[in-house]
This record gives sequence, structure tokens and C-alpha cells, in this order.
Amino acid sequence: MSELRGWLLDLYPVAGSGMVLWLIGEDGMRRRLVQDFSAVFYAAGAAAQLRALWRWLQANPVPVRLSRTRRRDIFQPHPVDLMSIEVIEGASQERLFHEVSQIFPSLTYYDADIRPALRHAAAHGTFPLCRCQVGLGADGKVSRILPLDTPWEIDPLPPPLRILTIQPETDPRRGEPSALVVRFQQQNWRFDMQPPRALLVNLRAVLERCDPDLLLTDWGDGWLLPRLVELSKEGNIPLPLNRDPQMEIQVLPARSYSTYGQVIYRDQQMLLFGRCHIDSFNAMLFHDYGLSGVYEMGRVSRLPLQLAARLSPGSGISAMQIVKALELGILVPWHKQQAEFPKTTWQMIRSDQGGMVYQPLTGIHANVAEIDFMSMYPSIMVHCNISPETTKPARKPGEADQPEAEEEAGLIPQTLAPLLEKRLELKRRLADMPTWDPRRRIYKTQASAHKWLLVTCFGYMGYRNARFGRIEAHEAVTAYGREALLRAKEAAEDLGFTVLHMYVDGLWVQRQGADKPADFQPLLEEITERTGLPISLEGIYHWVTFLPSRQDERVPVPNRYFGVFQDGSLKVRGIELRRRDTPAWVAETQLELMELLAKCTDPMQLPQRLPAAITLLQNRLADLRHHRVPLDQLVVSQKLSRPLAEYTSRSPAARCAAQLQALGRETRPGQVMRFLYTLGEPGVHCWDLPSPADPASLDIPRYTTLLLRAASTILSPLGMDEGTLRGWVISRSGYLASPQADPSRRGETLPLLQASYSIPK
DNA sequence: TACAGTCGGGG
DNA sequence: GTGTACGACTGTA
Repeated sequence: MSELRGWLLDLYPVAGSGMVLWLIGEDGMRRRLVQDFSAVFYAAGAAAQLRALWRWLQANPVPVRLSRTRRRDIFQPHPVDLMSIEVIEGASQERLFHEVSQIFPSLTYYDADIRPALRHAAAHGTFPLCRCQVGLGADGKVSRILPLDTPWEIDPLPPPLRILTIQPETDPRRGEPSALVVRFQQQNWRFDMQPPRALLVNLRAVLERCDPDLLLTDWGDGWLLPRLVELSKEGNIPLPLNRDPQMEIQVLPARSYSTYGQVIYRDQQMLLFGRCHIDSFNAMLFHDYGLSGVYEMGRVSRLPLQLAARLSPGSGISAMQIVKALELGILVPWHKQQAEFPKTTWQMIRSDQGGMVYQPLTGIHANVAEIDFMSMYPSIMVHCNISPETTKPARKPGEADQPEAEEEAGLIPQTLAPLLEKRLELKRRLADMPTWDPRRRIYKTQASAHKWLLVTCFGYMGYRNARFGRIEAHEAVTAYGREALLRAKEAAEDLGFTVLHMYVDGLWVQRQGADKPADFQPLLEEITERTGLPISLEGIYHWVTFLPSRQDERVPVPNRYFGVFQDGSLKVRGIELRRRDTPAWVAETQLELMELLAKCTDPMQLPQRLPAAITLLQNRLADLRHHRVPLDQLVVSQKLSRPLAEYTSRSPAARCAAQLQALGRETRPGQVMRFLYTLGEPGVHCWDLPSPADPASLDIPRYTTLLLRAASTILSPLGMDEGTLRGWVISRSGYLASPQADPSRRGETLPLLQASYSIPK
């Protein structure tokens, strides 16, 4: 018997061995350990069917232990009688269950389709990068594994990961790259793709010498690793991408799926064994989190790092619920993928009640505080103990906040509570941490990873295919959310504030003489008192402007606004800058305009910035006309929403896809098309074509309009609508003009424009 | 002018 | 193999 200490990098079942665990030892050694692994699943149903299943399993060569038991199904009022099937060789469970479900389709199954890593997490308290102590038996197998920390640790001892980075020198979407750039610690290499033999030999040497734990790539899933594997096979030169020589790289195919009201395209995935491959361009939100966010996702969701890096948030929260259910002995329903049926009218009416949305007072407002409920929906689920099993179907709005005193916390609140608590603790620490502290960045990425999990937990509960979903629970949450916002509004008005706007989980309030955090503190306390939910001061704006609709300027729109906080930072929602399909040149200019205005802390002085704004726009447009704007700054990205043939009118993205298809390059729904607007037909030039765009064909009038439109969004509160702005920036002849440059306009000054203010005296 | 197509949100 | 529904806005026919 010997003991090891270290960090758990990865684990997976292997037929014939059990669970393989990769441990990074405190001594720096990387060890492949093996642990016995059995997997239990359950069947319930008619006695005759269960007897038949029992006989079938006993005659089947896969060794199992069978018994009878009872357990709780949260969707049933009483514990369920079950047949327990323990598959001795856990690696065979998936295949055995598949067969059983085909032969006995009328039985109900539980705990049947659970990832082995989650079973291990529930049984041993393990998780990716968990620091642990491992006991080895005389046979060399793991006899005991003892976690030394939990996913809720704020400052875990960081695992000493060895990271190898491989990037193609150019974007593979725009043509075959000719070289790879490879980095490890302080070392850099550049390897030509040709000849393949030299490339493979060099890479092999690097892999063997560095023996990385993490392979971090650009385009590794869709291009790099598939290409390397192909070259390695063709040239018959083995490349040890896997650390575990007994395993083959696992390829998960590309897919398009529909979620969140839109189509998502996921590229294929290349999963390694014994080390983790993370493609920073295929990892969901990698650019938001960075690596430390991926580690955090893995730790709290318990999903292996390679999966955590690419997971869509729904699967993260689902994994957490499954582990919690296993820990509590609650049955995990089999996740049958149901066909999506269109919702009935009745369901449409029911789901109609979403978050509270208010009409803001348009115009420019000074000294406004924005206060937001912190993780509102998850906080409600915990505060009101809302879970599929605790929710009574006919609960009315306003009644949801009275949990029965003795009611035990439900599955969802128990899953969320530690996550919420950790997030609050991170926020508390961030609040009084100096800006230079290097831990800030880590805490921030952790908190934003949690944010995702928390936000999606709510949406997921209303999702018909969720294992622990229940529409009534979903509705109870939104009902309480609306109620809480209304109570917050009452509290604000009782304390003498004017409520300018409310949006789902935040409100904007103003009061004469209130301009520092302490002025709003009593309101925060009063709201928490009245709602039971934590709320915080997002910030105090020097000024903020809520924009009206472009279609009809009399109509305010709830989520188009921008403003400057007292710390100088900008907050922007809903406008061009925030849209993925706005070219960088337009977005950057719009941001510059806002920064120009942000120099004014007193909104009454904003009109004084107009001449500078107009000069800026004239300069940008002169850049455009004289082809001084780099073409990549003008690229527009749009997503394909459907197969090309299904378009009735071809969007620019569809026409871009047609250009790719003409060259035999397949496109799929959800894929992002990148293109330039060009003159004539078809009006776009695909950015990822081998032939570069001719700068002379650039649709300059179109880009001019895009820029002026974005600029008018920013300047319209000062009375500058798009037409007026165009007149000031461009003369009738189409050339850039200004009163200074155009003799006929010399002496003209900006007219007095009607700006709309609401400033408390 | 009507309608088809794309986007945001939370950070 | 996992988020809903909807309104704002733009471009096309």
C-alpha cells in the first residue's frame, strides 16, 4: 500500500481495466492509474417485464449484480420500486443499457445515461484538477481516492500544468497555412507544413520532450489535428498526440443545432486521452473566460476539461444537477431526446409571461444609479426553494415567496446554493481588492463562468428536454421576478426616488442631490428587506441616455441605451457596437464617438462636443474613400440560419455562402459567413475566398450609410438625426464638406439643436 | 410597403 | 447531447 498526492487531470473508463485516472503528482510525475469502476442503473415497470429483464441479464455474458431497491423519483409522490443493475465492468454499461432499452422498451430507466466522470464525481467527490490523495493497493490499483479540496475553494493550489500551444501561422479558413507556430514555456518553434515528414518528426520530438498536459490550439478541432492525423497516417510516421498509447483520438462529428432562438454550428471535436486538447476558437466563450475560466467550469460542473471547455452552458448546469441527484440518492431520469413539436396555443399563452420590461424615459439623464439584483433568477430559486419537486402547479404570483418553514431544500436550490455563495464571495473579495492585485483577473473569469451557469439554470428549467425541467417551476420564477421588481420600484418611490427605467433584474433611479454610493445604500437595504433577494449598486452614471425606436422616435425601446459611470467606464446595450454583424470600423468609430462624449461629466456640455464628433466622422469617411481602411476592418459577419436552398430571399450571408459553394466548399446552418459589401451583383464578396477582393469594388456608399447610422445612434439624443448628420458631414455633391472647407458654407455654425434632458435640480 | 432574415441578453 | 420568445432593425422583393 502506497500513497500519492497530486492533481487529477483526467479520467475515463477503458474496457477491461476499469477507470483510468491521470494524476499529476506533487513530485512532477505524470501517472496513469487504474481504479475498479462499476456502474449502476435502474429499471422500473410491470413485474412480468422486470422478471423477463432479470432472466435476460442473467443469461447475458456481461457480468452484473442484480437486486431490488426503492428510491425517489422527484416527479413521483412516493418512492419507486426498482430493479438495480450493477454492471461490474462500468465501461460496458453504456452498451449494455442501449441493448436493454431496445429489447425492453416499455420499462422506465434511471441513472442509465450518465457520463462515467460524473459517476466518479458523485461517488468520490472528485472533479477535474482536484487536488487529492490516492492510495494504491498491492496490485498497483487505486484502492482509495481522497479529495483534498472542493470545487467551492476560492484559492485552490494551482496545478502545475504543462501547456503546449500550436497555432497555424495564418487563418485556415482563408486557405491552407504554410507553417505552424509552436510554443512551450519560453521556447518557440516555427515548423513548415511542407515537407510533412520534417513537420511530423519535429512535432513528435516536441511532444516527447515537453510531454504537455494541455494542448492548446487555434483551429485544432476543425483543421490542425485532423490534418496532422491525416499526414501522420499517409507518411506512416506516428505522432503521440494522445498520452495514453492504448487509446485512439476520439472524433466527435460537427453538428448544427437550434437553441436560444437561433442555429448554432459546432465544429467537430478532437478529444485526446491522457492530456487535454482545447481549441481556443472552438471552445465556447473561451475568449470570455480564458484558461482559468475553463478550469473553473470543469471544477464546478465536474465535467472533464476537454468537455468543459466546449460545453454549452445547459450541459454544465445539467451535469451539476446530475451529480447532486446522485449524491442525494435521487433518481436521474433517462434523457430521451424528444422530437420538438410546435407549442400549442395554450403553451404559448402560458410562456408569454417573461421578465418585467418597462418603457424608459428617453433622453439624457444625469446622476442616475443603476441597481441590479444579483443573479436574480437563481437567487429566487434558492430563496423560494423552487425546484421541480417543490413547485405546486397553481401557485399565483406573489405567493411563491412563502416557503413552508419545514420544507426541505429541493434539488435545484441545493445545486445552485454553493455556486451562488461562491460567486457572492468572489464579488465581495473583488470589491475591496486593489486594481493591481493579480488575483483580480482570475476572480473575474471565475465569476463570469459562474454567471453563465446560473443564468442558464433558469432557462434550462423551462426546457422540455431537460432532465429536471418543469414549466411550472420556470413560471414561478418569472412571476416572483416581476413581483420583486415591482416591490423594488415601490421601495424606491417610498424613499423619494424617481424610477426612470426597469429591465428584468435592474432599475435606474434618480433623486435630487443623490450622487454618491452612500445616497443609495438605504434603498438597497430596503429592497433586500422587501424582496429577500440580494441587490447591488451597478454604478452611478454621470449621464445615461435611453434611446427611442428608430422606426418611431416617440416610442422608447427598453434595451437600447448607453451612459458613462462615475469611474469613467461606459455601459452600452443594444446598439450597433454590440452587434456581431457590425464591421469593426463602424463599431470602433461608434465607440470613439462615445468616448468623445464621455469626456463630459456634465451632460449640459455634451452639445459642445458636436464639432469634434463631426470632424472625427469626416476623417473616418475620408479614410474610407481613399482606401486607407484595412479591408479586414470592413468585414461583416453574419450567421447562416438555414440550408442555402431554403432561403426565399437571399440574405447577404446566403449570397456569400453561394460563392463558397460555387467553389465546392460546403456550408452548414449556424456557420458564420464573413464578407465585404461590394458594388453591383451579388453585392458581397466572401472574405474566405482564395481570390482577394478588389478594393475598387468596395461599396463605399453602403459603408458610409452604416457609419452615419451608427453615429446618429450616439448623436441623436443631441438632436443630430441621420439626415442632419449626413448634411453636416457630406455636401450635396457627395464630397466631404465642412463649413471650413466649403467656401459657400463658410461662417455657418452648428444650429442650436434640441437635446432632451432630465436633470434633477 | 410587407415580409424575410439577423441579432441581442447576461458579462 | 440539450435555453424561450420576442421585439428592433435592416435589406429584399
